[in-house]
Amino acid sequence: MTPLTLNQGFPLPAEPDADRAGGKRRDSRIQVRNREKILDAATEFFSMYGYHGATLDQIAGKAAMSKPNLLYYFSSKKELYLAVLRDILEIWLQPLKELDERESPEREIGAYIDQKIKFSQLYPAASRVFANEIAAGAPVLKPVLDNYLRDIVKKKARVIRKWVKRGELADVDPYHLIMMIWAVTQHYADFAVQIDSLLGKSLDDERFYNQTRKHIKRILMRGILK
Amino acid sequence: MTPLTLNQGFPLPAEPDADRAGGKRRDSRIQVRNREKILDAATEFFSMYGYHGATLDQIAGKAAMSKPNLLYYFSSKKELYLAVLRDILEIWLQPLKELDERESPEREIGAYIDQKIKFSQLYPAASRVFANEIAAGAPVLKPVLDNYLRDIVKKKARVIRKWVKRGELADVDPYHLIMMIWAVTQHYADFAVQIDSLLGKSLDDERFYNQTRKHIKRILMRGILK
DNA sequence: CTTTAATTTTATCCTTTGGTAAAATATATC
DNA sequence: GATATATTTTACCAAAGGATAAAATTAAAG
Repeated sequence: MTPLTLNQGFPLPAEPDADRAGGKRRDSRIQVRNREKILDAATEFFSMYGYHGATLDQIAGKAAMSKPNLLYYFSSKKELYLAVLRDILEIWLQPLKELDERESPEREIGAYIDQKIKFSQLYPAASRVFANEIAAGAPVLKPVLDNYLRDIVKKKARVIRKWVKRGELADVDPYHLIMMIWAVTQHYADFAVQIDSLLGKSLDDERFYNQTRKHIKRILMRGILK
Repeated sequence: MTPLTLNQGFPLPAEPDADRAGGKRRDSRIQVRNREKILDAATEFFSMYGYHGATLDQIAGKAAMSKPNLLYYFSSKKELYLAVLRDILEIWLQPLKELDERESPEREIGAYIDQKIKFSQLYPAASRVFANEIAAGAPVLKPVLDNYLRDIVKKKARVIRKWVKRGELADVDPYHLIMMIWAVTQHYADFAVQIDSLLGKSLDDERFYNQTRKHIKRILMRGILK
Protein backbone atom coordinates (compact mmCIF):
# COMPACT_ATOMS: atom_id res chain seq x y z
CA MET A 1 0.00 0.00 0.00
CA THR A 2 1.54 3.27 -1.05
CA PRO A 3 1.93 5.63 1.89
CA LEU A 4 0.24 8.61 0.26
CA THR A 5 1.93 11.69 1.51
CA LEU A 6 2.37 15.15 0.22
CA ASN A 7 5.56 17.06 0.36
CA GLN A 8 4.48 20.18 -1.32
CA GLY A 9 3.40 23.72 -0.75
CA PHE A 10 0.18 24.96 0.63
CA PRO A 11 -2.84 24.91 0.50
CA LEU A 12 -2.66 22.02 -1.94
CA PRO A 13 -0.61 21.53 -5.06
CA ALA A 14 -2.21 23.53 -7.79
CA GLU A 15 -4.00 21.56 -10.43
CA PRO A 16 -1.61 20.32 -13.07
CA ASP A 17 -3.10 22.34 -15.89
CA ALA A 18 0.14 22.74 -17.74
CA ASP A 19 -1.69 22.12 -20.99
CA ARG A 20 -4.21 24.92 -20.64
CA ALA A 21 -1.36 27.10 -21.77
CA GLY A 22 -0.60 24.71 -24.59
CA GLY A 23 -3.69 25.88 -26.43
CA LYS A 24 -5.95 22.91 -25.67
CA ARG A 25 -9.44 23.80 -24.54
CA ARG A 26 -9.44 22.34 -21.10
CA ASP A 27 -12.90 23.53 -20.19
CA SER A 28 -15.21 22.40 -22.91
CA ARG A 29 -18.77 21.66 -21.90
CA ILE A 30 -18.09 17.96 -21.74
CA GLN A 31 -14.89 18.41 -19.75
CA VAL A 32 -16.58 20.42 -17.08
CA ARG A 33 -19.54 18.10 -16.84
CA ASN A 34 -17.49 14.94 -16.62
CA ARG A 35 -14.98 16.25 -14.16
CA GLU A 36 -17.84 17.30 -11.98
CA LYS A 37 -19.55 13.93 -12.26
CA ILE A 38 -16.31 12.23 -11.30
CA LEU A 39 -15.63 14.53 -8.38
CA ASP A 40 -19.12 13.93 -7.05
CA ALA A 41 -18.80 10.18 -7.31
CA ALA A 42 -15.31 10.27 -5.83
CA THR A 43 -16.47 12.37 -2.90
CA GLU A 44 -19.16 9.84 -2.19
CA PHE A 45 -16.86 6.84 -2.15
CA PHE A 46 -13.93 8.50 -0.46
CA SER A 47 -16.37 9.64 2.21
CA MET A 48 -17.53 6.10 2.82
CA TYR A 49 -14.33 4.13 2.44
CA GLY A 50 -11.50 6.61 2.66
CA TYR A 51 -8.69 6.95 0.17
CA HIS A 52 -7.41 3.39 0.35
CA GLY A 53 -10.81 1.79 0.61
CA ALA A 54 -12.49 3.47 -2.31
CA THR A 55 -11.81 2.07 -5.76
CA LEU A 56 -11.64 3.68 -9.15
CA ASP A 57 -14.05 1.08 -10.47
CA GLN A 58 -16.74 2.14 -8.01
CA ILE A 59 -16.17 5.78 -8.75
CA ALA A 60 -16.11 5.29 -12.50
CA GLY A 61 -19.25 3.17 -12.24
CA LYS A 62 -21.10 5.82 -10.30
CA ALA A 63 -19.94 8.46 -12.74
CA ALA A 64 -21.25 6.24 -15.53
CA MET A 65 -18.03 5.84 -17.40
CA SER A 66 -15.23 3.35 -17.81
CA LYS A 67 -12.19 3.40 -15.58
CA PRO A 68 -9.79 4.37 -18.36
CA ASN A 69 -12.17 7.11 -19.27
CA LEU A 70 -12.03 8.40 -15.72
CA LEU A 71 -8.25 8.25 -15.88
CA TYR A 72 -8.44 10.42 -18.94
CA TYR A 73 -9.73 13.21 -16.72
CA PHE A 74 -7.71 12.50 -13.60
CA SER A 75 -4.47 10.80 -14.34
CA SER A 76 -4.27 8.84 -11.08
CA LYS A 77 -6.25 7.97 -8.00
CA LYS A 78 -4.04 10.21 -5.95
CA GLU A 79 -4.61 13.15 -8.23
CA LEU A 80 -8.33 12.58 -8.00
CA TYR A 81 -8.17 12.44 -4.24
CA LEU A 82 -6.19 15.66 -4.15
CA ALA A 83 -8.75 17.32 -6.36
CA VAL A 84 -11.53 16.22 -4.02
CA LEU A 85 -9.65 17.45 -0.99
CA ARG A 86 -8.92 20.73 -2.70
CA ASP A 87 -12.63 21.32 -3.22
CA ILE A 88 -13.39 20.33 0.35
CA LEU A 89 -10.75 22.56 1.81
CA GLU A 90 -12.22 25.49 0.01
CA ILE A 91 -15.56 24.80 1.60
CA TRP A 92 -14.10 23.94 4.94
CA LEU A 93 -11.88 26.94 5.35
CA GLN A 94 -14.42 29.43 4.14
CA PRO A 95 -16.24 30.05 7.43
CA LEU A 96 -12.94 30.25 9.22
CA LYS A 97 -12.63 33.94 8.60
CA GLU A 98 -11.77 35.74 11.73
CA LEU A 99 -14.56 36.51 14.17
CA ASP A 100 -15.19 40.21 14.43
CA GLU A 101 -14.28 41.27 17.93
CA ARG A 102 -16.15 44.53 17.56
CA GLU A 103 -19.42 42.65 17.34
CA SER A 104 -21.02 40.85 20.25
CA PRO A 105 -19.89 37.27 20.90
CA GLU A 106 -23.51 36.22 20.88
CA ARG A 107 -23.93 37.41 17.36
CA GLU A 108 -20.56 36.30 16.04
CA ILE A 109 -20.40 32.88 17.60
CA GLY A 110 -24.03 32.30 16.80
CA ALA A 111 -23.35 33.11 13.18
CA TYR A 112 -20.34 30.83 13.20
CA ILE A 113 -22.38 27.92 14.50
CA ASP A 114 -25.03 28.62 11.88
CA GLN A 115 -22.44 28.57 9.17
CA LYS A 116 -20.85 25.37 10.39
CA ILE A 117 -24.05 23.44 10.61
CA LYS A 118 -25.15 24.76 7.26
CA PHE A 119 -22.09 23.14 5.77
CA SER A 120 -22.96 19.90 7.47
CA GLN A 121 -26.32 20.08 5.82
CA LEU A 122 -25.03 21.05 2.39
CA TYR A 123 -21.89 18.93 2.20
CA PRO A 124 -22.14 15.96 4.53
CA ALA A 125 -20.02 13.75 2.30
CA ALA A 126 -17.30 16.38 2.16
CA SER A 127 -17.33 16.48 5.92
CA ARG A 128 -16.83 12.74 6.06
CA VAL A 129 -13.97 12.80 3.57
CA PHE A 130 -12.30 15.29 5.83
CA ALA A 131 -12.98 13.14 8.88
CA ASN A 132 -11.60 10.11 7.10
CA GLU A 133 -8.47 11.96 6.11
CA ILE A 134 -7.91 12.97 9.72
CA ALA A 135 -8.58 9.46 11.02
CA ALA A 136 -6.05 8.13 8.55
CA GLY A 137 -3.47 10.42 10.13
CA ALA A 138 -3.98 13.36 7.77
CA PRO A 139 -1.32 12.11 5.34
CA VAL A 140 -2.25 14.85 2.90
CA LEU A 141 -3.67 17.58 5.07
CA LYS A 142 -1.10 17.51 7.85
CA PRO A 143 0.77 20.50 6.47
CA VAL A 144 -2.46 22.43 6.12
CA LEU A 145 -3.41 21.71 9.70
CA ASP A 146 0.03 22.46 11.01
CA ASN A 147 0.31 25.79 9.30
CA TYR A 148 -2.67 27.46 7.80
CA LEU A 149 -5.44 26.12 10.04
CA ARG A 150 -3.34 26.53 13.13
CA ASP A 151 -2.84 30.21 12.43
CA ILE A 152 -6.47 30.91 11.73
CA VAL A 153 -7.56 29.15 14.87
CA LYS A 154 -5.00 31.07 16.85
CA LYS A 155 -6.47 34.32 15.58
CA LYS A 156 -9.98 33.20 16.41
CA ALA A 157 -8.86 32.20 19.88
CA ARG A 158 -7.43 35.64 20.39
CA VAL A 159 -10.74 37.25 19.62
CA ILE A 160 -12.61 34.95 21.95
CA ARG A 161 -10.13 35.70 24.69
CA LYS A 162 -10.79 39.37 24.20
CA TRP A 163 -14.49 38.84 24.72
CA VAL A 164 -13.75 36.98 27.90
CA LYS A 165 -11.52 39.75 29.19
CA ARG A 166 -14.18 42.29 28.37
CA GLY A 167 -16.59 40.28 30.46
CA GLU A 168 -18.92 39.54 27.58
CA LEU A 169 -18.24 35.84 27.78
CA ALA A 170 -17.84 33.38 30.63
CA ASP A 171 -14.32 32.24 31.34
CA VAL A 172 -14.00 29.65 28.59
CA ASP A 173 -10.92 28.25 26.94
CA PRO A 174 -11.09 29.48 23.36
CA TYR A 175 -9.63 26.35 21.83
CA HIS A 176 -11.95 23.99 23.59
CA LEU A 177 -14.88 26.14 22.62
CA ILE A 178 -13.90 26.01 18.98
CA MET A 179 -13.42 22.24 19.22
CA MET A 180 -16.85 21.89 20.77
CA ILE A 181 -18.49 23.84 18.00
CA TRP A 182 -16.72 21.81 15.36
CA ALA A 183 -17.49 18.54 17.07
CA VAL A 184 -21.17 19.18 17.51
CA THR A 185 -21.86 20.61 14.09
CA GLN A 186 -19.84 18.07 12.14
CA HIS A 187 -21.29 15.23 14.11
CA TYR A 188 -24.58 15.59 12.31
CA ALA A 189 -22.83 15.04 9.00
CA ASP A 190 -20.27 12.45 10.03
CA PHE A 191 -22.66 10.29 11.99
CA ALA A 192 -25.69 10.86 9.78
CA VAL A 193 -26.34 7.15 9.51
CA GLN A 194 -26.38 6.73 13.26
CA ILE A 195 -28.67 9.69 13.70
CA ASP A 196 -30.97 8.33 11.07
CA SER A 197 -31.06 5.01 12.90
CA LEU A 198 -31.80 6.59 16.25
CA LEU A 199 -34.09 9.42 15.23
CA GLY A 200 -35.19 8.61 11.72
CA LYS A 201 -34.18 12.11 10.75
CA SER A 202 -31.53 13.88 8.73
CA LEU A 203 -30.46 17.47 8.19
CA ASP A 204 -32.07 17.24 4.78
CA ASP A 205 -35.32 17.55 6.64
CA GLU A 206 -35.58 21.31 6.99
CA ARG A 207 -37.62 21.10 10.18
CA PHE A 208 -35.09 18.83 11.82
CA TYR A 209 -32.27 20.98 10.55
CA ASN A 210 -33.68 24.08 12.20
CA GLN A 211 -34.53 22.32 15.39
CA THR A 212 -31.00 20.98 15.60
CA ARG A 213 -29.46 24.33 14.80
CA LYS A 214 -31.47 26.18 17.39
CA HIS A 215 -30.90 23.54 20.00
CA ILE A 216 -27.16 23.46 19.60
CA LYS A 217 -27.01 27.22 19.70
CA ARG A 218 -29.22 27.45 22.73
CA ILE A 219 -27.17 25.05 24.83
CA LEU A 220 -23.81 26.36 23.72
CA MET A 221 -24.76 30.01 24.06
CA ARG A 222 -26.23 29.45 27.49
CA GLY A 223 -23.08 27.62 28.36
CA ILE A 224 -20.70 30.41 27.43
CA LEU A 225 -22.54 33.72 27.74
CA LYS A 226 -22.31 35.62 30.97
CA MET B 1 -15.56 -5.24 -3.49
CA THR B 2 -17.72 -7.46 -1.36
CA PRO B 3 -20.58 -5.51 0.21
CA LEU B 4 -19.89 -6.69 3.76
CA THR B 5 -23.21 -6.96 5.45
CA LEU B 6 -24.48 -8.91 8.35
CA ASN B 7 -27.81 -10.64 8.41
CA GLN B 8 -27.60 -12.19 11.77
CA GLY B 9 -28.75 -11.88 15.33
CA PHE B 10 -27.74 -9.30 17.82
CA PRO B 11 -25.51 -7.90 19.32
CA LEU B 12 -23.08 -9.58 16.99
CA PRO B 13 -22.80 -13.15 15.84
CA ALA B 14 -21.20 -15.13 18.60
CA GLU B 15 -17.65 -16.17 18.03
CA PRO B 16 -17.49 -19.35 16.02
CA ASP B 17 -15.96 -21.43 18.76
CA ALA B 18 -17.52 -24.65 17.63
CA ASP B 19 -14.28 -26.43 18.40
CA ARG B 20 -14.01 -25.44 22.02
CA ALA B 21 -16.56 -28.19 22.54
CA GLY B 22 -14.51 -30.53 20.39
CA GLY B 23 -11.97 -30.87 23.17
CA LYS B 24 -9.25 -28.61 21.72
CA ARG B 25 -7.71 -26.16 24.11
CA ARG B 26 -8.75 -22.95 22.53
CA ASP B 27 -7.22 -20.74 25.17
CA SER B 28 -3.64 -21.78 25.54
CA ARG B 29 -1.20 -19.10 26.56
CA ILE B 30 -0.04 -18.64 23.02
CA GLN B 31 -3.56 -18.53 21.62
CA VAL B 32 -4.59 -15.77 23.95
CA ARG B 33 -1.47 -13.76 23.38
CA ASN B 34 -1.56 -13.99 19.63
CA ARG B 35 -5.25 -13.29 19.27
CA GLU B 36 -4.73 -10.23 21.39
CA LYS B 37 -1.76 -9.06 19.37
CA ILE B 38 -3.78 -9.47 16.21
CA LEU B 39 -6.82 -7.68 17.58
CA ASP B 40 -4.67 -4.77 18.67
CA ALA B 41 -3.00 -4.47 15.31
CA ALA B 42 -6.30 -4.87 13.51
CA THR B 43 -7.93 -2.18 15.61
CA GLU B 44 -5.14 0.17 14.71
CA PHE B 45 -5.41 -0.33 10.97
CA PHE B 46 -9.17 -0.57 10.78
CA SER B 47 -9.26 2.68 12.74
CA MET B 48 -7.04 4.41 10.23
CA TYR B 49 -8.23 2.92 6.96
CA GLY B 50 -11.58 1.32 7.64
CA TYR B 51 -12.54 -2.22 6.78
CA HIS B 52 -11.88 -2.03 3.06
CA GLY B 53 -8.79 0.09 3.36
CA ALA B 54 -6.89 -1.95 5.91
CA THR B 55 -4.99 -4.98 4.67
CA LEU B 56 -4.18 -8.28 6.28
CA ASP B 57 -0.55 -7.79 5.36
CA GLN B 58 -0.35 -4.61 7.41
CA ILE B 59 -2.10 -6.18 10.32
CA ALA B 60 -0.03 -9.35 10.22
CA GLY B 61 3.10 -7.26 9.91
CA LYS B 62 2.24 -5.18 12.95
CA ALA B 63 1.36 -8.32 14.88
CA ALA B 64 4.74 -9.71 13.87
CA MET B 65 3.51 -12.80 12.09
CA SER B 66 2.85 -14.03 8.60
CA LYS B 67 -0.49 -13.56 6.91
CA PRO B 68 -1.31 -17.25 6.83
CA ASN B 69 -0.44 -17.40 10.47
CA LEU B 70 -2.89 -14.63 11.17
CA LEU B 71 -5.49 -16.50 9.19
CA TYR B 72 -4.87 -19.46 11.44
CA TYR B 73 -6.34 -17.40 14.28
CA PHE B 74 -9.04 -15.56 12.36
CA SER B 75 -10.22 -17.45 9.35
CA SER B 76 -11.03 -14.39 7.27
CA LYS B 77 -10.72 -10.63 7.20
CA LYS B 78 -14.40 -10.30 7.83
CA GLU B 79 -14.26 -12.51 10.88
CA LEU B 80 -11.39 -10.45 12.21
CA TYR B 81 -13.32 -7.26 11.66
CA LEU B 82 -16.33 -8.70 13.43
CA ALA B 83 -14.16 -9.68 16.37
CA VAL B 84 -12.80 -6.17 16.58
CA LEU B 85 -16.25 -4.66 16.40
CA ARG B 86 -17.49 -7.07 19.03
CA ASP B 87 -14.82 -5.87 21.45
CA ILE B 88 -15.56 -2.26 20.63
CA LEU B 89 -19.27 -2.66 21.09
CA GLU B 90 -18.72 -4.06 24.52
CA ILE B 91 -16.74 -0.98 25.45
CA TRP B 92 -19.02 1.36 23.66
CA LEU B 93 -22.27 0.13 25.09
CA GLN B 94 -21.01 -0.16 28.62
CA PRO B 95 -21.63 3.43 29.76
CA LEU B 96 -25.02 3.34 28.11
CA LYS B 97 -26.70 1.98 31.19
CA GLU B 98 -29.76 3.95 32.02
CA LEU B 99 -29.33 7.22 33.83
CA ASP B 100 -30.76 7.09 37.32
CA GLU B 101 -33.67 9.49 37.42
CA ARG B 102 -33.68 9.48 41.20
CA GLU B 103 -30.30 11.16 41.24
CA SER B 104 -29.74 14.75 40.22
CA PRO B 105 -29.17 15.42 36.52
CA GLU B 106 -26.06 17.33 37.43
CA ARG B 107 -24.56 14.26 38.99
CA GLU B 108 -25.80 11.73 36.47
CA ILE B 109 -25.08 13.63 33.31
CA GLY B 110 -21.78 14.75 34.71
CA ALA B 111 -20.82 11.18 35.38
CA TYR B 112 -21.94 10.19 31.93
CA ILE B 113 -19.74 12.81 30.31
CA ASP B 114 -16.84 11.69 32.48
CA GLN B 115 -17.32 8.12 31.39
CA LYS B 116 -17.57 9.01 27.74
CA ILE B 117 -14.45 11.09 27.66
CA LYS B 118 -12.61 8.47 29.66
CA PHE B 119 -13.30 6.03 26.87
CA SER B 120 -12.00 8.50 24.35
CA GLN B 121 -8.81 8.63 26.34
CA LEU B 122 -8.51 4.88 26.85
CA TYR B 123 -9.68 3.62 23.48
CA PRO B 124 -9.23 6.28 20.84
CA ALA B 125 -8.61 3.75 18.09
CA ALA B 126 -11.75 1.87 19.01
CA SER B 127 -13.67 5.10 18.75
CA ARG B 128 -12.32 5.67 15.28
CA VAL B 129 -13.18 2.16 14.14
CA PHE B 130 -16.70 2.87 15.24
CA ALA B 131 -16.72 6.21 13.43
CA ASN B 132 -15.38 4.55 10.30
CA GLU B 133 -18.03 1.89 10.42
CA ILE B 134 -20.73 4.55 10.67
CA ALA B 135 -19.21 6.62 7.87
CA ALA B 136 -19.18 3.52 5.68
CA GLY B 137 -22.93 3.26 6.22
CA ALA B 138 -22.78 0.94 9.23
CA PRO B 139 -22.90 -2.20 7.07
CA VAL B 140 -22.31 -4.35 10.11
CA LEU B 141 -23.66 -2.29 12.97
CA LYS B 142 -26.87 -1.11 11.35
CA PRO B 143 -28.97 -3.74 13.12
CA VAL B 144 -27.37 -2.86 16.43
CA LEU B 145 -28.12 0.81 15.95
CA ASP B 146 -31.63 0.17 14.75
CA ASN B 147 -32.55 -2.04 17.64
CA TYR B 148 -30.43 -2.22 20.71
CA LEU B 149 -28.91 1.26 20.73
CA ARG B 150 -32.17 2.85 19.73
CA ASP B 151 -33.92 1.35 22.72
CA ILE B 152 -31.28 2.35 25.21
CA VAL B 153 -31.22 5.89 23.93
CA LYS B 154 -34.98 6.00 24.12
CA LYS B 155 -34.83 5.03 27.77
CA LYS B 156 -32.16 7.61 28.49
CA ALA B 157 -34.24 10.25 26.74
CA ARG B 158 -37.18 9.38 28.94
CA VAL B 159 -35.15 10.00 32.06
CA ILE B 160 -33.88 13.32 30.77
CA ARG B 161 -37.40 14.35 29.91
CA LYS B 162 -38.44 13.58 33.44
CA TRP B 163 -35.75 15.88 34.81
CA VAL B 164 -37.00 18.61 32.52
CA LYS B 165 -40.58 18.14 33.67
CA ARG B 166 -39.45 18.26 37.27
CA GLY B 167 -37.79 21.55 36.55
CA GLU B 168 -34.32 20.30 37.35
CA LEU B 169 -33.13 20.83 33.81
CA ALA B 170 -33.70 23.54 31.21
CA ASP B 171 -36.04 22.69 28.41
CA VAL B 172 -33.67 20.66 26.30
CA ASP B 173 -34.40 18.02 23.70
CA PRO B 174 -33.05 14.79 25.19
CA TYR B 175 -31.89 13.36 21.89
CA HIS B 176 -29.96 16.40 20.87
CA LEU B 177 -28.39 16.58 24.27
CA ILE B 178 -27.20 13.00 24.01
CA MET B 179 -25.87 13.65 20.50
CA MET B 180 -23.99 16.67 21.77
CA ILE B 181 -22.36 14.70 24.52
CA TRP B 182 -21.34 11.98 22.14
CA ALA B 183 -20.09 14.41 19.54
CA VAL B 184 -17.95 16.42 21.89
CA THR B 185 -16.42 13.55 23.80
CA GLN B 186 -15.70 11.37 20.79
CA HIS B 187 -14.29 14.26 18.87
CA TYR B 188 -11.17 14.23 20.99
CA ALA B 189 -10.53 10.63 19.96
CA ASP B 190 -11.68 10.77 16.35
CA PHE B 191 -9.87 13.99 15.50
CA ALA B 192 -6.87 13.43 17.72
CA VAL B 193 -4.49 14.17 14.88
CA GLN B 194 -6.13 17.49 14.17
CA ILE B 195 -6.11 18.42 17.83
CA ASP B 196 -2.48 17.50 18.05
CA SER B 197 -1.75 19.72 15.07
CA LEU B 198 -3.62 22.67 16.49
CA LEU B 199 -2.80 22.38 20.16
CA GLY B 200 0.12 20.00 20.34
CA LYS B 201 -1.81 18.06 22.95
CA SER B 202 -3.54 14.73 23.34
CA LEU B 203 -5.76 13.11 25.93
CA ASP B 204 -2.76 10.98 26.86
CA ASP B 205 -1.51 14.07 28.58
CA GLU B 206 -3.27 13.82 31.91
CA ARG B 207 -3.29 17.57 32.45
CA PHE B 208 -4.86 18.21 29.09
CA TYR B 209 -7.29 15.37 29.65
CA ASN B 210 -8.57 16.90 32.88
CA GLN B 211 -8.71 20.36 31.49
CA THR B 212 -10.74 19.11 28.55
CA ARG B 213 -13.05 17.09 30.73
CA LYS B 214 -13.78 19.94 33.07
CA HIS B 215 -14.23 22.40 30.29
CA ILE B 216 -16.70 20.28 28.39
CA LYS B 217 -18.64 19.62 31.54
CA ARG B 218 -18.69 23.22 32.56
CA ILE B 219 -20.08 24.50 29.28
CA LEU B 220 -22.57 21.71 28.83
CA MET B 221 -23.80 21.79 32.41
CA ARG B 222 -24.18 25.53 32.34
CA GLY B 223 -26.03 25.12 29.10
CA ILE B 224 -28.60 22.70 30.39
CA LEU B 225 -29.00 23.22 34.14
CA LYS B 226 -31.71 25.52 35.36
C1' DC C 1 11.67 -40.11 24.37
C1' DT C 2 7.71 -40.77 21.45
C1' DT C 3 3.66 -39.66 19.87
C1' DT C 4 0.13 -36.50 19.05
C1' DA C 5 -1.68 -32.12 18.47
C1' DA C 6 -0.83 -27.14 17.88
C1' DT C 7 1.56 -23.60 15.45
C1' DT C 8 4.26 -21.55 11.78
C1' DT C 9 6.24 -21.31 7.21
C1' DT C 10 6.49 -21.79 2.26
C1' DA C 11 4.55 -21.99 -1.98
C1' DT C 12 0.74 -20.98 -4.61
C1' DC C 13 -3.95 -19.44 -6.45
C1' DC C 14 -7.39 -16.34 -7.96
C1' DT C 15 -9.45 -11.92 -7.91
C1' DT C 16 -9.23 -7.10 -7.56
C1' DT C 17 -7.10 -2.91 -8.53
C1' DG C 18 -4.50 0.99 -10.33
C1' DG C 19 -2.78 1.99 -14.56
C1' DT C 20 -1.32 1.80 -19.86
C1' DA C 21 -1.55 1.25 -25.01
C1' DA C 22 -3.73 1.62 -28.85
C1' DA C 23 -7.66 1.31 -31.59
C1' DA C 24 -12.24 3.26 -32.37
C1' DT C 25 -15.54 6.81 -32.22
C1' DA C 26 -17.27 11.23 -31.80
C1' DT C 27 -16.75 16.36 -32.19
C1' DA C 28 -15.29 20.42 -34.01
C1' DT C 29 -13.24 23.37 -37.65
C1' DC C 30 -12.30 24.81 -42.09
C1' DG D 1 -17.09 16.33 -46.07
C1' DA D 2 -12.15 16.09 -45.02
C1' DT D 3 -8.94 16.80 -41.43
C1' DA D 4 -7.48 17.37 -36.93
C1' DT D 5 -8.51 16.95 -32.18
C1' DA D 6 -10.99 15.35 -28.25
C1' DT D 7 -13.22 11.52 -26.08
C1' DT D 8 -14.37 6.73 -25.31
C1' DT D 9 -13.72 1.82 -25.66
C1' DT D 10 -11.31 -2.53 -25.72
C1' DA D 11 -7.71 -5.30 -24.44
C1' DC D 12 -4.18 -5.81 -21.36
C1' DC D 13 -0.59 -5.83 -17.46
C1' DA D 14 1.75 -6.05 -13.05
C1' DA D 15 1.18 -5.67 -8.32
C1' DA D 16 -1.52 -6.25 -4.27
C1' DG D 17 -4.64 -8.63 -1.53
C1' DG D 18 -7.50 -12.35 0.47
C1' DA D 19 -7.30 -17.05 0.89
C1' DT D 20 -5.79 -22.24 0.74
C1' DA D 21 -2.74 -26.51 0.88
C1' DA D 22 0.60 -28.87 2.57
C1' DA D 23 5.02 -29.25 4.49
C1' DA D 24 7.92 -28.06 8.47
C1' DT D 25 8.45 -26.90 13.07
C1' DT D 26 7.36 -26.48 17.87
C1' DA D 27 5.05 -27.65 22.06
C1' DA D 28 2.49 -30.80 25.05
C1' DA D 29 1.21 -35.29 27.02
C1' DG D 30 2.04 -39.75 28.29
